[in-house]
Amino acid sequence: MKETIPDNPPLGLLLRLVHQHWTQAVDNALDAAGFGDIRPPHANVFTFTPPEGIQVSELTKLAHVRKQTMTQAVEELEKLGYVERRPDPNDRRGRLVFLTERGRAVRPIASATGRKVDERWAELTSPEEMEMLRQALKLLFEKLRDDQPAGAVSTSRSDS
Amino acid sequence: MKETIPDNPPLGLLLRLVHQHWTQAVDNALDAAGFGDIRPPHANVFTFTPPEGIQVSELTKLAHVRKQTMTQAVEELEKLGYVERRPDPNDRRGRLVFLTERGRAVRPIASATGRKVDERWAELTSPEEMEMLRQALKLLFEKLRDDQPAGAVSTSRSDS
DNA sequence: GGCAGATAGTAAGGTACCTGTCTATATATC
DNA sequence: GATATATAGACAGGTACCTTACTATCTGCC
Repeated sequence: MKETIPDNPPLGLLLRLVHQHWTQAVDNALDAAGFGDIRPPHANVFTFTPPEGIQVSELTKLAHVRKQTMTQAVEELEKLGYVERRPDPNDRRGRLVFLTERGRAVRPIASATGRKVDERWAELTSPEEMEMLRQALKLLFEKLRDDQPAGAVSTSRSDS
Repeated sequence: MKETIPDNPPLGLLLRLVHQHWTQAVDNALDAAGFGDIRPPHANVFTFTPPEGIQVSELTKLAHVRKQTMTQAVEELEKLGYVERRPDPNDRRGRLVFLTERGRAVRPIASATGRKVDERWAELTSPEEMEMLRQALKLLFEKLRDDQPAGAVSTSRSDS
């Protein structure tokens, strides 16, 4: 028996379930591409690290996660040999993240996983449907961002 | 400067950000109602526990979380005095969760927080927009549920 | 030149999910 | 009635986010 959801489910529930599917799909895509050691949070690093290097702080802004989260992803990728960090010549507080040769080889695959999932989902529904969904979410996010007292994002999850 | 998102952001990013807003809003609503000790995952328990009691396993199906997650929520609410557990007279493996008197008093507020957030979001955009979003997510979820080899939900998160 | 406030990164700690494994009980089948 | 399988719950452990607090350095202003 399939798991059912109520006729008028709370949005939080739907957002959580669909998001879980997304991350699972990204993870599967990475595994299928032969990169079992790259986990979803790492993908952002590949996606956003330019040839000239980038600070972790910049990466956090692009990926919309906190410093701690991004720092950990970078550290793990450093251990795995995909990136390296060097002092930022222009800012002695900072360090720049670079892709290693190995990292550059992986980059196209890692940064494409998201697009792959997008495409798969568009097949399941329709490109128009997905575009509508994306636009609706984007609009809502922008309204929320302008509405709330900004900042203050908790860690809690629920749906009721 | 407002946090910006790319023109064509990965869906995973949008899903995560909007979901974060949702849970934050639920948390705020509970605090505002004077129930700072009730955290978002608890709301499901209030929403789904009927007068005749219910097993944790049933709650997990309704809320779509794993046993461990729901068990923890129930244990916390038990410590706080909102619910109690008694042996299930019809199944010696199980225990039934009941709302205490205190729990029954809170129930309407706790289970309404989700609806409150829905309404607020409908004000920010429009009721039609929110309904469209809900339907799009629901449709997508159903397609995904029927598509995938079912089960296998990982814990990873990412957006690229 | 000196100082206030912003920013890069680190450290320590918490939450809401997830997984797999195990025991006891229930249920369905032969 | 015995046996295989499914289910309820407990236990141990992991992940991806989050928070606040701290140091070092940079930047803008007097």
